[in-house]
Formats: sequence, structure tokens, C-alpha cells
Amino acid sequence: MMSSDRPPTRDRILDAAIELLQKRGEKPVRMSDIAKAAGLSRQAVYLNFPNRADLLMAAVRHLDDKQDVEARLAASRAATTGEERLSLWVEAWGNYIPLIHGVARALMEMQSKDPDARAAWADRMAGVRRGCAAAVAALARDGQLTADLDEGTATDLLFAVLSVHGWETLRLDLGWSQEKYLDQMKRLVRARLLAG
Amino acid sequence: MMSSDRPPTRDRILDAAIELLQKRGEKPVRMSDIAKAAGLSRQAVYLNFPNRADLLMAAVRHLDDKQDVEARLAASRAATTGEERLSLWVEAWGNYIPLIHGVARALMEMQSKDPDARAAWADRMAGVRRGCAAAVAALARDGQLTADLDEGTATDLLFAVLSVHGWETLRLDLGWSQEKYLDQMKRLVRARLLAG
DNA sequence: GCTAAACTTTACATCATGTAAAGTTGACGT
DNA sequence: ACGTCAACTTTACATGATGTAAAGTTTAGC
Repeated sequence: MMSSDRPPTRDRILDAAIELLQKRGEKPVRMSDIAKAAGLSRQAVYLNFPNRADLLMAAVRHLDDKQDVEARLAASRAATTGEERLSLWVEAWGNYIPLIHGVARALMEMQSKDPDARAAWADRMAGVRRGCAAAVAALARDGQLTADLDEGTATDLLFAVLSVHGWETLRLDLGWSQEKYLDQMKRLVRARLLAG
Repeated sequence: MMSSDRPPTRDRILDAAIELLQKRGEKPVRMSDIAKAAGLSRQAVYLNFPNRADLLMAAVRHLDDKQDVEARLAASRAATTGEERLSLWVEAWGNYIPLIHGVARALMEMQSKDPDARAAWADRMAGVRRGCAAAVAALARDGQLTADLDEGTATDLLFAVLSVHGWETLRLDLGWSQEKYLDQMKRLVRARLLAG
């Protein structure tokens, strides 16, 4: 009686969750908020997702699909020099953060109480770290990695500098534009990682 | 009947809270946990502090007193060159993070739900940013600030790089030692902020 | 017109914070 | 001794969110 043609319920829930989490003004987004936004009862949400953490992780994956993460990463992998690759990586991930930020934040907030959410997010961050490692490896391969940094340390540093929290601080708390953020992150990372 | 001689109840609560928050294995620290650790009923805690956020902020101030924050900062202010001052500031704040980390984390976790906690923490962070600004100003005064950075941007960058979250990532998630953390933060910051 | 899937409604368990109020205890002054 | 005050305990309850449970309703498809 509510859906005339198609958008599968599950996707409607995820879309609703994502939209709410992106514009969340002050108040935390509850399961009932998501249900309402999706035009469903709260229970119907639990019919599709066992719990909040699962819903949020599904939302992240849903975003990955919609935003074609692979294509973004392919661009950075196509770089010819390590230096170029590093910049493209900073840009790719830096431009992805705003998209997942709402969901990411909700997930991070759950980490203290929900061990599953913690594990799921840690896993995801491990993926990001691999992206950092690949960029650093390309740099090292080209002999462009500063002499006083080993690859592991450089990777950790890059990963820490490109954290979602860091983005939040600069972009939201301190009011930087996305362009400024990207520009400065590239400069910061190059200043520290690049040889010469 | 419980306190033979002196330690004022209020301080016992704060000390208990601080200790619990520093070693918190997995589980969040509840008001009842703090009460138990202080040898009191949960209600007695509410007799001393109106709510959790207030207790945590009091704990931060309690730590400030015990650790003599002013003395630490004085050391960095005593620096002769801007460059030296920057390093001393990174060291002072970087060495303070582990002390407040437990309490800070609890406070940060409350931010999403409790606007008061959010304001209180924001205020505190503003203080840290002022510390960053002072270090950057000293650098600029000595003509040692890189030409392509204005003081505001440099301050924001320094502040973001020295975040509690960044420390957590490197120190706890990635297993860095405190020495490595301090050393690398100094290098990172110098690489980006210092002229030449 | 039957069935099954998708949903709604209602109700309840749990858990932590915070409020409320009445009872206990011990130190202290007079 | 007596009373009183402050610091505490005990018990009880409100709230707000997640999550579980179960019975009822609607709709599409056959």
C-alpha cells in the first residue's frame, strides 16, 4: 500500500539512514528516525537489519557501491610517479570522507559500547591503511620517500594525518573548505614524506 | 565510618574516576563503577556532582592541578627561538595527552548526546588551540614560518595534527611508543611549518 | 479465495542516567 | 546526655534508546 513500484525496502532504509546521518543537526539519529524517514515502522527496520551496527555497516557498503569507490582508487593506482600517486591518493580518500562522514561518525560513536561495531570499523580502517601503504610503497619504489622514514612509519603517519577525525576538525570545527583541506593535506604529506 | 582521616570524598571520586578511565579494559566506565571504586554508593556520587559530564570535566581540572599544567607550558614559553618553542610545545602537549587521555575519551564519547559536555570540551580544545597559536606566532615572529602558510592556517594544521584522536591512532591502534610519537610529531610539524 | 511475504501494532526486557525521598550514622557543640 | 547537622545509604522510580516477541493486517500472486 505504500510502495507503488520498486525501490526495495532495504535500500530505502539505507538511503534514509544515510541522508539523515549526513544532515544530522545536533541530535543523534535513532532507529525510529530512520524508520520514519523510510516510511516504515521501527519494527520493519529490525526485520531488515538485526541491529543498528549492522545497518550502519550496510550503509557504508551501500555508499561504496553508489559512489564507485573502486573507480576512485583506480585513478590513484594509474599514476606514473610515486609522488603523483601520493597526491591522487590523498585526493581520492579526502574526497571520499565527506560522503561517508555521517555514517562513519555514527559508527565511531558506537565503538565504545558495541564490540562488533568496533571490529567492523577497524576492519574498514585497515583497508584505508592499505591504501596508504600502497601510496607509500609507490613512493619508495621511485626513491622519493624521505630517507629518515621507513615505509611502515610513513604509512602510519599518512594514515593518521588522513583520519576522518582530522577531516572533521579542519572542515567542520575550524571551517576549512574542502579545497583548502585537500590542498593543505597534500602539502603536509609531501612536506614530510617526499625526499628533497 | 569509612574515612578514618582525610581524603575528601570529592577527590576520592575524581581519583577513582581517573584511575578507572585510564585502564578501562573494553567496557565503558559507569557512574556505579566509579562509585564502587571510590567506596561509595552511586547516589553519593550524585551528591557531589550533578551529572556525569560535570564529573568528567572536574576530573580534567583535577588532573590539571595534580600534573601542574602551568609549569609544563611555562617551559615551552621560555624558549628563545620560535623553532625551539614549537618543539617544546609539541612535547609539552604530547606528553600531557596520555595523562588526560582516559578522561578525554569518555568526554568525547559524551559529546554526541550531551550538548553541555560538547561545549565544555570545545572550550578546553580552544585552550589547546591557543597554545598552538602562540607557538606559531613565535615562529612567525622569528621569520621561521614557511612562506606559503599564514598563521591561522598553520595554527589549525598544528592543532589538527596534535589531536587526541591522532595520538590514539598512532599510540594505541598502531602501537607506536610515546618516544616515537613525540619524535615523529616534531618532525612532521617542522617539515611543514618551518621555513627553509 | 487461499497463502505467504511484508508490514504494523502493541507490549515488554534491559541498561544506564538521573531524580526523589526517607532512613542511618557519627561528630560536635552545648 | 541531647540534639542537630552533614554525609552518607537504601529503595524506588522516571526516562530514553535498543532490541525481542508475538499477534494482527494488507497485498500480490496463484
